[in-house]
Amino acid sequence: MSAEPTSPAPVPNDFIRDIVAADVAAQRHAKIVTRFPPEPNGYLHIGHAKSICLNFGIAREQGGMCNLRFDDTNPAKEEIEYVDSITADVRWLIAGWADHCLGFKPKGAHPGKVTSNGQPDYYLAPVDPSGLSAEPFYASDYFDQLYEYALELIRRGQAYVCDLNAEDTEKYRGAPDKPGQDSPFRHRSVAENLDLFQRMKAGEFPDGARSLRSKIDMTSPNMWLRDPLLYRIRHIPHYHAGDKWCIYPLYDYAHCLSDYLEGVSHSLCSLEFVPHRALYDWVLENLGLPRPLPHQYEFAKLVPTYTLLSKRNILRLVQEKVVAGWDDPRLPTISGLRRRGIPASAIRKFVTSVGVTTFNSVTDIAVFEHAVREELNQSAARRLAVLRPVRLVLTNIPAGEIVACSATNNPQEENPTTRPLALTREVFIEADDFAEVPPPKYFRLKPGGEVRLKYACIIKCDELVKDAADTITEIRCTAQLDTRHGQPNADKKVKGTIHWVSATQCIDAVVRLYDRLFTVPEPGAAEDFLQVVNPKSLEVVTAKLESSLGIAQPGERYQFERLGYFALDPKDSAPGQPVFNRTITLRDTWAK
RNA sequence: UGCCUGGUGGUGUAAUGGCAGCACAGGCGACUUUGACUCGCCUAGUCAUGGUUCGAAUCCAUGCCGGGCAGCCA
Repeated sequence: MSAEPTSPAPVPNDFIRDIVAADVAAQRHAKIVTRFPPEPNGYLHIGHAKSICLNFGIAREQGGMCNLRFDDTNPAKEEIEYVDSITADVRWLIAGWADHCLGFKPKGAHPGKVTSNGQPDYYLAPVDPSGLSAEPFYASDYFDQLYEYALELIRRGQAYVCDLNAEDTEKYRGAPDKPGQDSPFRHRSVAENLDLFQRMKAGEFPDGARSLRSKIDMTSPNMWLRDPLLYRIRHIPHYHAGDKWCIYPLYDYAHCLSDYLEGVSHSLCSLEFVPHRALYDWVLENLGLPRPLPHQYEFAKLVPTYTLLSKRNILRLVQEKVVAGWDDPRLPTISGLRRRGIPASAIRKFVTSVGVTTFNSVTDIAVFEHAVREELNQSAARRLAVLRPVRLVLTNIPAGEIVACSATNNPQEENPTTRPLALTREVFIEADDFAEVPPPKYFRLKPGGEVRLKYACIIKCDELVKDAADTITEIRCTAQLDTRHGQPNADKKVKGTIHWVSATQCIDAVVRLYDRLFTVPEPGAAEDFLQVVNPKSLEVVTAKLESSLGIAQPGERYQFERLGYFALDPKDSAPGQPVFNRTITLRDTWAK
């Protein structure tokens, strides 16, 4: 290894970063501020990770901030449980990478009244997220300001209270290829609109009886400009705002203003919001706001093969008990991936490698798997474990004798350390590593054949012991102890090297072998995705592990040599009863 | 038969009028006390047709194909 310093990770380049760079060069904003705005109505998944890495990535590259903001304007769907899981997932995903860019606000703070360019204004700046007195941003903390802005829109003649019910509103809206018609309530006076809207807020009307609408253009070819609703009446309490409100703003109205209140410069979202951009700009521009306005830019969602991403579909998998919960290691949720042992760095590497474009793409899950293996190969400590044990007796080693061996912990390290390993008369080897009738080019153990026990010595297969059912119960071999490391015949070559575990110096563990949840690349395209669930997505075995694994801790990653990467399950493991999850197999060109 | 948006190897992505490159996947080989890692080589692409230009993936036109848009969801 050369002594030159490791080159810094290449800064990704994409069309959004180009725009940000141009805005920085033109000094259009005092500071670059992005935001990650989940609705707390479900768990985060790998698709969100793309947005998180883009938003936080831009913030850290530009010395800016990325606010975590809960887009919680629909009290019917949101819960505090999701706030907690999302916050934890975001923190985990950016830990050690962009912690310093995480924008939180002072606990309980609401946008303060300030003066910008000589005009009254509202602003809420991010603070250090590490203190106890900091919390994520909530759109629901802006309900007061949003209400004030709505009154202003009414005063400006740009919004009106509409008495049409949902069904009639839809009829008046027309269709994509058919212009809509003006609501009969479109021309109410400012005074009447003000009065009605205040009474909506006061709770005088039942759910759905009236709404506040923007006054734009019912004949616009863009459906989202046909007087979209700004507020609806919902007599239900809000998990964060309490029972103060019975009118709640809609996304298009609340989002752009939330961005503005926080001083967001670049508001990044997915492609389905392209038609909404005109509305985003309309609200901001028609309010005559004094500070530089945020702008919305859209990019394509991440769609990996062999996975299902929508909250609705994941929820169904949970409810139908196809998986054990939102954090089931087979799920693409952040909490599932974490539990499976995937490092956050691998997720970041993956989403960065797929790029950011406006092309509706499908990403081969193999790209993800490659990123995971690359990270784990670098960092995971190697250990020996046998998943499907077969007893092997080394007839020339006396019972009770221990042949001391030494194993490398991680060959990828510059100065690899070692650990002691005990070779004994009886060991376990992998059932797959012995074949009584070997296929062509089989490198492993066969009758009369030789193979190396990794970190120990070469052995020769002398005889097989079978039971009445003709099943092999024991393989009897001779150990060539002079082929151990440091011994005269250490350099002797054999074609195969297999892993093993001493039968007396080992521990038992439950090992869960996970595989893809679906059998087809695009389960979402199937008539019913439950029909294409992989029946072998989980296999549970009782394995034999080298005894040093007895002190494994959650969060540590191991490579079980020749098998794959494994991590202790943080939920189901108990003292003395470890449960390991297989994060991913090693690449296996022989199996193909 | 409306509007918006997109189309580069199998997949993803770069080239911003000037040598079509990279990654993943696939194939072959070298190395190997992990059939891993690493290394080398190979396969394979600009949706189509015209036009502008010394020169087009890039600009223009037409066509073809895909995605999105009619929640008081986000």
